[in-house]
Amino acid sequence: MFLLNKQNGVSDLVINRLPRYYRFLGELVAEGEKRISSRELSEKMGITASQIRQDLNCFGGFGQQGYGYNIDMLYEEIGKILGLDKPSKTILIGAGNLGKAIATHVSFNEKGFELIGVFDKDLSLTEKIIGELKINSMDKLEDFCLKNKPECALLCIPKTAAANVCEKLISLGIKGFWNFSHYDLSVKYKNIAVENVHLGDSLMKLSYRIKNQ
Amino acid sequence: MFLLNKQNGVSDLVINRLPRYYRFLGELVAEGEKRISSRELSEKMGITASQIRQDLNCFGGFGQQGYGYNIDMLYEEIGKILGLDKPSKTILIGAGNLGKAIATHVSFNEKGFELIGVFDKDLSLTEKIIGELKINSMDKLEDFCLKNKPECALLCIPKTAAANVCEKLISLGIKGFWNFSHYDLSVKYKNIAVENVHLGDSLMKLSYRIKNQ
DNA sequence: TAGATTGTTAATCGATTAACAATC
DNA sequence: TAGATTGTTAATCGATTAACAATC
Repeated sequence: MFLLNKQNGVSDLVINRLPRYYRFLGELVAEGEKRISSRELSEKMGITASQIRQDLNCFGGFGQQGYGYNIDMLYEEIGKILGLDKPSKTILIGAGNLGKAIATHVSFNEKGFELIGVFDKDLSLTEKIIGELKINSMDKLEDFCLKNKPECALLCIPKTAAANVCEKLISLGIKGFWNFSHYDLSVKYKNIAVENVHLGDSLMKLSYRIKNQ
Repeated sequence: MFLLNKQNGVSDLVINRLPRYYRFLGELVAEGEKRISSRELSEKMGITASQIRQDLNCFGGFGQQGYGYNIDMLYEEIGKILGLDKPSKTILIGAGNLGKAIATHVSFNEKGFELIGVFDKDLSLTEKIIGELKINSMDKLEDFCLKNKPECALLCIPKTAAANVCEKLISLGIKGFWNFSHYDLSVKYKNIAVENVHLGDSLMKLSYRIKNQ
């Protein structure tokens, strides 16, 4: 049989909830809890038990009737579904304020990624260190990609530079973008994995909510 | 009449799209464009014209039959809906790597906020400058809030510290949180405006998408 | 006036919730 | 076995898309 699970065509809304399940289960693992029912988990997370069972059953039957879910097992399974066990080689483009903070603040290795290179067009940054990586000038980008075959790029560059850089990166085989720039990648490139972190948009949403209770 | 618009009970999904409309319209304003139809805008944004018209009509009839929308006017109106013209006084809690980068990288003033104070429990940071603000120790927090009445807090602290800090901030009158911590505020506090920026969750979603095309 | 495009209603589609038979 | 809780089907709810009359 070709399909080993029901994963094909799982809704984005379900995928968006998986990391949150993973986080809550991780806490339970850390607390040494062994077992939880969908009802108990639903109360902790503030969602319905039905939704939890529906979501999980997109990927398989991880529970046991009359018992609930084994926490260690479920945590591990969701990690595998998210692909956290198969790190994607990643490069950071843009080592300014934000790029530097993201690169040093986020645990790439626990999240399914491995940061292997840093690039910035500002030559005054070249050779400086971020984490354990030397910043490279942009003219090293092509050779580096041909040699190391990164699959993912973390974009911390201004909108004005983004369009060209993305085109180049895609031609060099990048398949996914963690996009902090204000460039709307996915309008032009439909088959590329893009996760936008539009901090400005996020703030404006908050502004609306604060002003409308 | 009590309600001046149809705004009450607008779906979150609509609100989430408003900042993106605002961004695209802002570009058109900058390019000097004066007029656009829902169809033209839909092509630029990669969504349907129907959705644009439905979304906008949650707040009023901003268009004109046979003509389309006046770009300057629509841009301004969406800005007002988002409350960008009424800045919310905001404090930053946590002036580490990330807090510092966010505070200096994001244009609060254009997004409906005004950063008026910075706090960190690490006393070695006290009196250092972020942007134009001096970092304060946490024991100044209460007096500062009583005096300046901030409405919003930007949380860049570890999960372990977040629960206590949030409780305190809410008791001091904070109504909205831009939450970069991994603490799930909204489970406990239902009537507070929270915008989560869970960078780890975002990365895990990207991991899933890269590994599943 | 004729053409264009909105605002809005109706139809479709998808997601969430509820219910319950299966089963541990 | 009896009790609990899943996996899954059915019912409900809400969001998106399509269609079109209103109107600039």
